[in-house]
Amino acid sequence: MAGVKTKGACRCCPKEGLKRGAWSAQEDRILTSYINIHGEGKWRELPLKAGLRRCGRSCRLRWLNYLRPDIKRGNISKDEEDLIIRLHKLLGNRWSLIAGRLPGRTDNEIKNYWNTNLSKRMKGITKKIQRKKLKNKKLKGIPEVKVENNPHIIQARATQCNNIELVLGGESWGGRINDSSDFILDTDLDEFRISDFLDSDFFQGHCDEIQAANNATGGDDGINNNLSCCFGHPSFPTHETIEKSSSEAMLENEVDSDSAQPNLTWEVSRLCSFLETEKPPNDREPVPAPAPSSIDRDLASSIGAFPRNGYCSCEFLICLLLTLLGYIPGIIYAIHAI
DNA sequence: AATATCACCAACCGCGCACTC
DNA sequence: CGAGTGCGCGGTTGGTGATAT
Repeated sequence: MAGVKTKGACRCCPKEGLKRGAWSAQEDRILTSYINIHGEGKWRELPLKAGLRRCGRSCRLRWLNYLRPDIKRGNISKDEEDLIIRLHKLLGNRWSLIAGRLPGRTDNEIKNYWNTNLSKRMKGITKKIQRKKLKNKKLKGIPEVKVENNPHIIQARATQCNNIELVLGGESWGGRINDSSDFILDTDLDEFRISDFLDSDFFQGHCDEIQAANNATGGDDGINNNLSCCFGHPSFPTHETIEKSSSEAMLENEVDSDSAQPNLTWEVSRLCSFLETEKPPNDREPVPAPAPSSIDRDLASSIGAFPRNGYCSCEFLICLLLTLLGYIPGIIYAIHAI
């Protein structure tokens, strides 16, 4: 591989005469010993100081992907593979985020593993499912709706901690998402059911918390009101409504109830784009949300839509989830990266 | 045995973000 | 506020070894 590439040097290293291609054992030794003494960083000046005829970025890449002492060598285990598949469903091609959850594995390694092994396998599975769904929809004459064409959802990719405005029934709710990914990760996205969510430990745990708080204070301290207000609000469906619409939609949309997803015009995995995200792309700035009126603010406050103890309220997350899934006619109005 | 094709993966490169001046 | 710089991310390239013809 050495000396084969002929394109121009990269932006950071304009100098001619830099070595390219595969690293020799001696170069590895020089780089490792230099970093062991001086630490990582300042990659641009590293080659000069270490005496390597390499681009700084090449040194960085070699260290991060190969020479670091905490790199895990060997084949990807079955558990790791499962995790990669689940994380990829949630995060897409965000390899560094995926690698962050696999200790000792690099983004490059996971990306290569995905491209050479998993993508083909997953493509096969996806095609099979798509063929089945398309067949069912054609049978029922249901038009395909793509999320990209859904005017009610303004998609944005934001950082892990976001403020979100959710418009339901003409009222604006705000909320902050803090690392909800663990909850999402515990959900099998292919088999997601809203009833599963309502029965989930996440949801039940929150209800238990409210109950415990209620018991501890000997009655209604306002927390209980948050939940009852949320479910009692005209914009919010009751548990029964959700179950009913879910069942009806299953009957309406799908022949086979095993793969039924009522009004699910896009995949639940998209939810993760909102929760584990990056800044919105430059070409699509987030739409500024109107400042909530004082009445809206009171409502939002009473339902716990604004941050409570640093986490979004369960009610807010449910509303967001249900809106994304199309169970309730809300609009994800804007997502503001902090 | 020779050649073609495929699979793997280290390395490269362009782009964009964050930070500093 | 804009330019310059450093760095990280993700897509792509191409060398190498394995396998098929």
